[in-house]
Amino acid sequence: MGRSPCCDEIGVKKGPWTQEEDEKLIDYINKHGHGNWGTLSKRADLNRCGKSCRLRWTNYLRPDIKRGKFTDEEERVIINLHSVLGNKWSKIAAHLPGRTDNEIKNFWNTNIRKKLLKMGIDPETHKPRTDYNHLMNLSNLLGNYPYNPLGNINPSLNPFNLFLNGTNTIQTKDPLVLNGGEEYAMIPNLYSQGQSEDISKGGSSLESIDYSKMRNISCENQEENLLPSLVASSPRISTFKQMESCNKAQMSIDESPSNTTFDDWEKFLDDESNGSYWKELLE
DNA sequence: AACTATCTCAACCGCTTCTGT
DNA sequence: GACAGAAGCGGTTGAGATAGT
Repeated sequence: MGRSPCCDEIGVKKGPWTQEEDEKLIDYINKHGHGNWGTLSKRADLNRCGKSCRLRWTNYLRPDIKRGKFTDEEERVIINLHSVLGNKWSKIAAHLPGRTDNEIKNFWNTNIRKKLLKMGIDPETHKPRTDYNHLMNLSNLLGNYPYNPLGNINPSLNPFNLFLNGTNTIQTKDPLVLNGGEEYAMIPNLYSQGQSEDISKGGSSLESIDYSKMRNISCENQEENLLPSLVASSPRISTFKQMESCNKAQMSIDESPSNTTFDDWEKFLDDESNGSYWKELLE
């Protein structure tokens, strides 16, 4: 099957919608419903292809669309759902009332994806990136001398050490959330609008994140609701403040190299039964 | 103030899937 | 089952906004 022929029609208007066109479309749908999008454009006196009308309605004009910034909660849900569903934006959107697949996709590509990359997490697999080029880049971003990534830098700040030396601590400028006693998502809540700083800007003291303090998903919780311990149960702002009040002290490095959250997380993602459980639940 | 770089997001493109005949 | 058209979806683009120099 190819494209819908309507989009190839000569003389059909493209580009941004005018207020007048919006009003025509809203008015028509309110009176008659959308029905067939191809015929709608003609009946509503819109010189647009049906696809364009459908997109304009579903992504912008629909009355139930929620506009404005994504909340922290929505951000967490998107990350968690993406870890299970991948780039199935429409399926992710189905779990976020009022948000469109296009909006979520844009938010992911312009915001979340960058944050994950900055954290050394592959946004496609949600696993730590370990490829050499990435670590070189990360190392350079931290202000390291490009030709000696393991040398001219405080060893505790070197991303190579994170993955190669078996430490549980990730060094970053992002003020992440880590505090015993609170429940954390399977994916660490590394992100907070307006709170993170660009890692490349450098600084006198880097925050240290101890992934071993984070909590993994538990089987009991899975049965309780749709998105059980995937989502943090308490606001992260307070945690951030707590961290600040602790004078940004470095958390201790767990000496056990075999018990990182990344390990557990990877294990979780690799686990066939877990994957199929979530896919079945969400799809 | 002027210019450039970067970011955001609405809209488009083209492919796949669904549905009716 | 085969086919055609419509709908849905995900990737990409580009104009406008904003930030930085």
